[in-house]
Amino acid sequence: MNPTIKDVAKHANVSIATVSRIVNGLPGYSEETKKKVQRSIEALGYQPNAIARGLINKRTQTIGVLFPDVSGMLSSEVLEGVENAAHDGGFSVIVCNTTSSGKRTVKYLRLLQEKRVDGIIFASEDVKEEYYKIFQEMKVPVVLVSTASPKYDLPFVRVNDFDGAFQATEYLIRKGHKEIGMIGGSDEDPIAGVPRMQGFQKALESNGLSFTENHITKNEGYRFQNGKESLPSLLKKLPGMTALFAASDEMAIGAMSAAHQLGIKVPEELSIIGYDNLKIAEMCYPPLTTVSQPLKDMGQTSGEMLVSLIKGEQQEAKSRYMPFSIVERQSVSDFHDK
Amino acid sequence: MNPTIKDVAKHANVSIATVSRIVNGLPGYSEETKKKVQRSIEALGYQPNAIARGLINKRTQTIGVLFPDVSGMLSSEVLEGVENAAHDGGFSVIVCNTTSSGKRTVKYLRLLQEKRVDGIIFASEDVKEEYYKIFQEMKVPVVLVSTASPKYDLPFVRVNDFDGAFQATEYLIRKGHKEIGMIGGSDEDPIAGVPRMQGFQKALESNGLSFTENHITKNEGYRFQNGKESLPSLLKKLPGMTALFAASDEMAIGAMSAAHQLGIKVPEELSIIGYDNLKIAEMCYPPLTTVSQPLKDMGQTSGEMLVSLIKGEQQEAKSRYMPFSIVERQSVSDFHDK
DNA sequence: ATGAAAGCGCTAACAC
DNA sequence: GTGTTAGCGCTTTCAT
Repeated sequence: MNPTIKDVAKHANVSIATVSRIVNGLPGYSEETKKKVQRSIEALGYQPNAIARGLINKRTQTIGVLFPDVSGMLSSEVLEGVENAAHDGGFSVIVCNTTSSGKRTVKYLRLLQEKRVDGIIFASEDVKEEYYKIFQEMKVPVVLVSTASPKYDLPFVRVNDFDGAFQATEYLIRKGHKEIGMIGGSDEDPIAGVPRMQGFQKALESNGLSFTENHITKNEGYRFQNGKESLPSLLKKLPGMTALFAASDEMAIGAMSAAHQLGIKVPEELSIIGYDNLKIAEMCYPPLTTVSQPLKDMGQTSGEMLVSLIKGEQQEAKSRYMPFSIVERQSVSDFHDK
Repeated sequence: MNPTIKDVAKHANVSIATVSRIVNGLPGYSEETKKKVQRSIEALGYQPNAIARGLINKRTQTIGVLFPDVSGMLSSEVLEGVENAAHDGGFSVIVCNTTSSGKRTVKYLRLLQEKRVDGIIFASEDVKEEYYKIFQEMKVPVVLVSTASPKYDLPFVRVNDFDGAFQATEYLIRKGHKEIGMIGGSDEDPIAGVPRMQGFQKALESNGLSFTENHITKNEGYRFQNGKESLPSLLKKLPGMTALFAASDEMAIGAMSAAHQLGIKVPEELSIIGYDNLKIAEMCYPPLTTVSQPLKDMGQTSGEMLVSLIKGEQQEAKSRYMPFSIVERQSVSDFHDK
């Protein structure tokens, strides 16, 4: 067994109360006893038991983070930021991989409830009523990252997707492109799906370009395969297309891959702009021009927000729209030159 | 406050012991009281407190996982497997991002000790004496994944790197290449550095090919940039090179990127084989031929091993070498054709 | 400055 | 079949 506070007390010939005070830096003892106790702690290799502490303090110093896909490149970067902020604030983080399954999400939420985590970060998914009920039951702060909830009043940290998509599209327009297509998400997805498609449409219309159903190929997911499969169909619907906006970097790179196979040169014959700025964006060929979301920062910010909410430094956190920017690499060409 | 077992007992007019029995599925009560208690649990929305449980059982049902770089693509995939196995076994996982810093690692280890985790998974790094001492103090099972320890007797789950490198190199040789270079790691790295370089050297020598210092460019890291910067220097040392083996996929893709910039066609003029089989391997262009490590599986296996060690289903876990394979994509050409 | 003692919410003997 | 009780390791009054 590990030594307990009792053992230390005995070894130092003081009461456990005194040891507790010293360990926790509370006032109420002489310098001398402090020295003595510290020597005992050292000698026995005493480590306070966080479980016992948690039981009494009602604070576990741990938070839970839920991702639809922990191994996704987007999640990993966000996680890094969250973990960093949590650690700096004195918290540990329990990761939960929901695989976008409602059942699993609920299971995890219950688990986190039993484990008495002090707060929750919920990433990249829509907050269902079921989840929200549990949040309320748990009575712990929750912050959303890379998502938001129209229905429930929950603080979020994200990028304005409508604006991001709008600007990505305008960037293409400024480069002289007139026939622009989009590889988009789903109409069912209120987070990354709808707003990005709306931003795209609005940018076209605002610039006097026509927009039709044929300008977008929709997808259930945002993965490489989705992008790869979307290019041919988009090309069929929009034969004159000289540039495209993909709702995610993975999709953009999928489209790039399809283009290579079809013998279409990027960016000479087809310009592509992505969304996310994942690490792969600069690794692919040609390096991908894309809308950069500050993923790690978003994780960090949401982590800090949660920590400060837990510590009670603020009652209501104000949501944060994080700045995005367009990172110019080499997948978009200037159509004016042609 | 959340309702406690006491509240349930009162509400159901039974003792807390009875509630405890029912909640834990132990024998000793009539069907009738069970129904009654379950209704009370339902009515109050009672959730057992895992902290109180942990204090008494000396089991927290959580494990700690340490990664040098959580957001790395390798780590993320391993993490997914670990999390999955842990969850299936009834455990939660606390992630720790050590950033390869000894100080941070020790800090995390101490934290995990205070939190009384039931076991530890240590990934992709060398086990320093300092760490090992803490492992022993903690008296919890530890399993290594994607690494191993020559000095200490710790079970591991990994791929035989020497063999992987050997076969990757022989693959190139079978394709008719005779001037083969390598972008390697560091001599200081006993895990991924040395064995992969030795495997490379051995393959060359076993096949009657000469090996010199000039055949390898060494690196401190295994990242995209390292690979990108290594290609020019390797090319200078080995001008006739027609193929190269990179000690990681990131490096391979970095080399590919450099090749594109230098106007060297892959695989027509230069064949490249990587190591890892990350998700990006099939996303880049041309898709990367590489040595596939079953990353998610390795995580899963190490997680299962740890769980079974914790549950005491086995005393000493036997380490596992996981099978690897060469995934043929399009970055290697047959030199016989030329 | 220091100690005794009452819990935190639960499990596990041990009684009845 | 059910209840009583003694802790698990700690923090925190309240005395002294």
